[in-house]
Amino acid sequence: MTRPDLAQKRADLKLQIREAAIKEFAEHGLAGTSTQGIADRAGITKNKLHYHIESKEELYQQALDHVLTIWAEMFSGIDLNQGPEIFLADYIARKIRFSLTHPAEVKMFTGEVMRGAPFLREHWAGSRDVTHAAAAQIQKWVADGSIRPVDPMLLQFNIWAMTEAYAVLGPELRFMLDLDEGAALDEDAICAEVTALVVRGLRPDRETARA
Amino acid sequence: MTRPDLAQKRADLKLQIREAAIKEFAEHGLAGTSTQGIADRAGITKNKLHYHIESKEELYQQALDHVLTIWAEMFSGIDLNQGPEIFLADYIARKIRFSLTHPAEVKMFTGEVMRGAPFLREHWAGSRDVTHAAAAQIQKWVADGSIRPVDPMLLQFNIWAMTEAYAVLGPELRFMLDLDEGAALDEDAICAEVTALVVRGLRPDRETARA
DNA sequence: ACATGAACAAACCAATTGGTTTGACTATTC
DNA sequence: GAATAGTCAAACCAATTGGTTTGTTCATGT
Repeated sequence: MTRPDLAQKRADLKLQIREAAIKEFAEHGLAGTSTQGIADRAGITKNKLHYHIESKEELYQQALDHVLTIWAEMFSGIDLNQGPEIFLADYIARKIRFSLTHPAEVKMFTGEVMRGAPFLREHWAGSRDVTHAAAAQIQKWVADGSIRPVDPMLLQFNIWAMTEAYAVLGPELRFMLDLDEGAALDEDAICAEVTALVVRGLRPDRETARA
Repeated sequence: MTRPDLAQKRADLKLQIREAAIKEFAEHGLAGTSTQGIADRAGITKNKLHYHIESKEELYQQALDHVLTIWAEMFSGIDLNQGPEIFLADYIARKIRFSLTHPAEVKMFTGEVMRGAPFLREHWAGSRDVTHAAAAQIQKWVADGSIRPVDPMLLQFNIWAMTEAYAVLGPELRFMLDLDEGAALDEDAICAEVTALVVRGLRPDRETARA
């Protein structure tokens, strides 16, 4: 009989709690979520939950941090120094994959933003830098004629909107497509559509020859 | 001294309550919103609120109905029998205008969808028909070569995603643009960007001449 | 003048909230 | 084998929840 390894067991429980918390927070927000609900979802008692966490707010903060962390990991190793087409296709594919594999995480994030991001603002300083760096790169592409002139911030925002919507508005899309609630969406088809829309939407007016 | 007209006063109060409710529900969802919070936001006591509504759920349902109604009104008189470019520009402009002028309404809707749309599903039967009708029209445009081949459902979904995001993710965009919380976004610029992305993203590969 | 019904405030209700205390049990350490 | 630290269930806590009851005020129709 394998020894469950105490530290491992505790880590497992923590993960279990966090997963349950993310799902509850995604559905009901911070205010609407009860610790009882999280405990139920995690399959433990409320007392046990409160023994392992400090407070509901703390758990919310931690869960949010975790979401941002794994979200960021999804983009490690992406290469900005490519042509816009390859980069955008890669970026969009990763964003969509994340939305489809981690819908609760994206929903929790979106809920936070919708409420004015009271717990998120501190984390956003870094994101803003990244976003502005990306904007600069986009400007370069505009300057060298590889894409048409665009507002680089709004372009990024539009891409976020489309890719994240496959998590946030998933129920609506599934309904329109006559799929049932848990049904998987066609990742390849979605990636193809979004990528095509963006890449073609950015083509310069006249295909000026690139060296 | 003008007579406030009793019926008018009551209608005013009802509107006041509904507006407060929409904002609260948008921020905290159904579960997370307290009737006390709605009352506070409306500037009345909780007792007074409960005198004028039947229950929190009922108020939620009514508010949701109202959102769908005024949203639908926003699209009255739109003409599908035009070329794709004109129609899409018009459609996108209306959607974005609604998101910018009614952010709380869009947020409330999005929150509902995010939770799996438990209160919305009945209303969606009609929307699905509209969506499929629009899909048919898009297919026609594809067939006559005025736009490239696309998945008509995913195209619509992507447009919803982008336009509604200007309400839902408004706080994020404002932060990235260094605007403060209440600041107005540039509607014309946004319309131009989104429309350009979509219209150009749908151009056929070779500009086959249209009669 | 008087009855009627709408509008509302004060007080109250059971249930649920996030969270704590107590005390038992269990595995590890010395 | 005793002390210790970790784990957790039962009971409990004050505060808040959605909602009701009670009684009062006030405009209106007769």
